[in-house]
Amino acid sequence: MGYSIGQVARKTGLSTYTLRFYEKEGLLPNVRKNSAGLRVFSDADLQWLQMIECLKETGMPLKGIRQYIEWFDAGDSTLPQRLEMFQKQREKVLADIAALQKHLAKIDYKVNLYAKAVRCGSLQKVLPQTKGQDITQGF
Amino acid sequence: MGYSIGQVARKTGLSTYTLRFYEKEGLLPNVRKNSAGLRVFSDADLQWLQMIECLKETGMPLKGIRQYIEWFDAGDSTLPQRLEMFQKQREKVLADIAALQKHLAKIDYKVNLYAKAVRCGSLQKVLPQTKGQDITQGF
DNA sequence: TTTGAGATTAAAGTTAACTCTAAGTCGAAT
DNA sequence: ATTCGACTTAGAGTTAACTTTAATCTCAAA
Repeated sequence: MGYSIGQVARKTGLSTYTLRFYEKEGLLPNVRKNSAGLRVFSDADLQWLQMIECLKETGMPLKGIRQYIEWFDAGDSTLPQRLEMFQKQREKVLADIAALQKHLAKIDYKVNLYAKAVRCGSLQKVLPQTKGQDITQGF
Repeated sequence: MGYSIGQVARKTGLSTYTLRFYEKEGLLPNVRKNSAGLRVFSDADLQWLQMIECLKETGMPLKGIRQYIEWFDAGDSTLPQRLEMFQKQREKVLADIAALQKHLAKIDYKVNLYAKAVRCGSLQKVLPQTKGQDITQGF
């Protein structure tokens, strides 16, 4: 129950640079140091890192994550703010998933188009044709 | 069939700065200019912008998008590269959606936890307790 | 015909999130 | 005793993707 910065880097996939940077930015406020001044990460620090990863990968900027940590440190008086933050993040993730699914449909279409085009050696030949003006995306 | 940069900005939500920047970066190679040197965007340019948006919002860097456009300009000899690009992007989007869904579960948990905590005015009181050591994330 | 919104360019500035460098410290192993 | 790898700090450098500035030009409307 006590990890060096290098061990945490290996565990999390973050670089030691990044871990120090996060601490400097207020994302890991309570990392202990031993008598020699070396950081000693606790299991609680690792759990914070997991939460940080979750928020970061769902698009929250480091500033927002830092705000959450400040609210946490401020105690129960900031429970409503934290609830609202997670509710908003939830809405954002739902919207992002929906957007990705829309984009996926477009990409799927292109995969099929190009698969056909590769088979017959020409993109033009596999583009759907319209009678009047050509509304087709030629790419 | 011919739009000013301001009209395109309003249509797409991109700024005129961004549109000029994209052109400079090779993302819009064939934008016409009128006799006075003003850009005149075509419907084809707008369609390219839609494709750019799709690739950008699924996490492709501008360099990658530019590569696609260069392959397009090079003609049918690059069909396999373009197919591979879309296949990889498809895999990436699928992975990103899966990751977001995992993160969403964690965020949903927090929303519920904080909803309870707000109701009873304390986070500690609503944290699930374990018998031996406490493995609970206290935040 | 003048005025004002909107266009042009090249180049500099901004922001987020790292990423690295330099100069030094510490503890274990040769 | 010294060498090695991992650590420390402050601060500088990097990258992507814009964003703004400055000085000038175009064009439609009053």
